[in-house]
Amino acid sequence: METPKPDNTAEEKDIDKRTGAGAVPVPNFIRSIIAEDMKSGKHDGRLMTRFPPEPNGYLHIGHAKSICLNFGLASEFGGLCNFRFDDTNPSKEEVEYVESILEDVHWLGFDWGDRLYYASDYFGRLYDYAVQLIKIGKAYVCDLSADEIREYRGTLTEPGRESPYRSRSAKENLELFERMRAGEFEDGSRVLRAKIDMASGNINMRDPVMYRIKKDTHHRTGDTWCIYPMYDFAHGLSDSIERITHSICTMEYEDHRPLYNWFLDELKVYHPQQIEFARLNLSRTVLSKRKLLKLVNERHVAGWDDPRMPTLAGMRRRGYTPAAIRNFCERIGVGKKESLVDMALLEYCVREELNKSAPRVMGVLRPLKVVIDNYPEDKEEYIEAINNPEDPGAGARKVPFSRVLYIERDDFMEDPPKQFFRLAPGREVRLRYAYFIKCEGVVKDEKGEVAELHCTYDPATRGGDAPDGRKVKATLHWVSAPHSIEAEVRLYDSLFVKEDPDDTEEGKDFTDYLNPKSLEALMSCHIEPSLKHAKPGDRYQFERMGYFCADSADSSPGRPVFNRTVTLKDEWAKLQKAGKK
RNA sequence: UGGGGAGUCGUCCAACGGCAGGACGACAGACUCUGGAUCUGUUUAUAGGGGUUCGAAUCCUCUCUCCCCAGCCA
Repeated sequence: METPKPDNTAEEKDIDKRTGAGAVPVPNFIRSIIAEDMKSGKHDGRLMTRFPPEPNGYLHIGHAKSICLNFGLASEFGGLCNFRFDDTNPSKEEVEYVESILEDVHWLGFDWGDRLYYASDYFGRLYDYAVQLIKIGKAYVCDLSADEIREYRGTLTEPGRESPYRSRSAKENLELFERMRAGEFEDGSRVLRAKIDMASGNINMRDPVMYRIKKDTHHRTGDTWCIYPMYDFAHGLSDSIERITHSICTMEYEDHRPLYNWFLDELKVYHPQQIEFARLNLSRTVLSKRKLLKLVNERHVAGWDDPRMPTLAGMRRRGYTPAAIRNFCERIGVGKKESLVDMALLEYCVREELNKSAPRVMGVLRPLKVVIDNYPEDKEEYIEAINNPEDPGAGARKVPFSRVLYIERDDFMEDPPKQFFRLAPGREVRLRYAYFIKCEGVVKDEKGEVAELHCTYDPATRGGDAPDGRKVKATLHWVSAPHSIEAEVRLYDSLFVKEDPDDTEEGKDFTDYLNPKSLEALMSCHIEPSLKHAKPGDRYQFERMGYFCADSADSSPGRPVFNRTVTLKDEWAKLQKAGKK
């Protein structure tokens, strides 16, 4: 006999497998572009992508889409994907974020080899590029204040005005820029701007800021620099330095592409192609670092890795597997239109995988005591139970049975409606793998609540089949009361009650749509004794209840804590819900 | 009212001038020692108007709707 082996090997065995079992690559426009470029030999048959997160928050499922795209496409076409931190703003970035991001991408199953880069590694070269632009008259130091720059920029419908500092000589600009770098000026007193077109319909082209003064300590370069490049200047050149072929980013950067191209063209350097796709939106959650940070800071959740969070850290703790997430990212496809993907698809993906891999186990979440009156008081026996009917290799285990059991409260109704198949007075059901039992009596407490059930069992049905061929309509999970161990089980529901919490009504904030019932902690569940050895991160199916994962933070050997990853599909719950309407 | 982008089943994605297809969801049935899984079936879509064409989701044109952009954020 084998004890059920938890599904804790997903992390290792999944590495380098791009998609989960059954995943078929879906055609998308980026894949087509790359396929054509590879065929035409556009970059000498080379493919180089990059994943460029800013270390100012934790990665979420939306980032997973980008990670899967960049790393996935690279491996699919025999190319490489660089890992690059876009760390050009010291006031927002922290090493804590760097570390979590590295861990999350690795956990998702991708490998960047020795190609871990930082935009801050390029600060020296970026400075030289800026000097070059000054020399050819394409950049200037501007003394306008932030407010003045905004004012000079014009509006969406009116052109901007040229800065009075726009015509400084290259010599003067060079000298001023050097002094900016030397720390001679206060934060915000001067910036370096590209000299493009203040009348452009594209506001990004109205002499955008390239460098600003920030006397902040950078998480990697410390106090070496007091001027920092802006995204538009740093990003394209970092791509160029790394000889990226396809720079894949989200739609909001589409307006920035002319500027991306401008810097590269003016400097006459290697020119990657920027391609934009629509970011992921998921129903009943939010996917913006700003909003997630707010949930954390305002204690609406317990932290970045709260199992209700759509962060990779939260989903990992919740019990999601890397393959399920990758499979999800493949199934949602890639397009350019804004969309809201139904959470049901994510749940489908994780059930699909866990159904095949998670060992089955019995756990009673809301216990109801059952006494088998005709079962000897001092007797105990061990009954064989299959570990995973979907996986013959998973073997079987022995589960203790005795006179006093717990079953799920929801599996008994004193006065059941017609559609209810489970236990009721006078009715016979099967205890999974064990015996048929029949309810003979109901004991109530002083409040009139059902406190315990008295049943009889049929010894001839041991194992779960009746020799006389009689049938029962339901099979219940159970645990032996004296043998079971107590556990805490945390049931999660969606974080928000609104399909799209970003779609806020007048005067409301997305936090107004938080689901007050997103977490329900059940403190005295009874689970079968084989779970005594469950380790943090181990995943199981509690039969008939759902998939559960031993919590990595709060579980201890004496007191296991399980997180419900996702429920099983539940016909009965659906009927009940329909009946209430 | 400036610039950019997008409109295909309830949802997401295909179809790139030639039978609008898949997945999820929903609904119905089969099977079942998990009301799970599995299997089968059903359902519903080209934003609108003109045009080109033997033939248009696809090309042209006008209109409508939605999203993004006025950080010294990325």
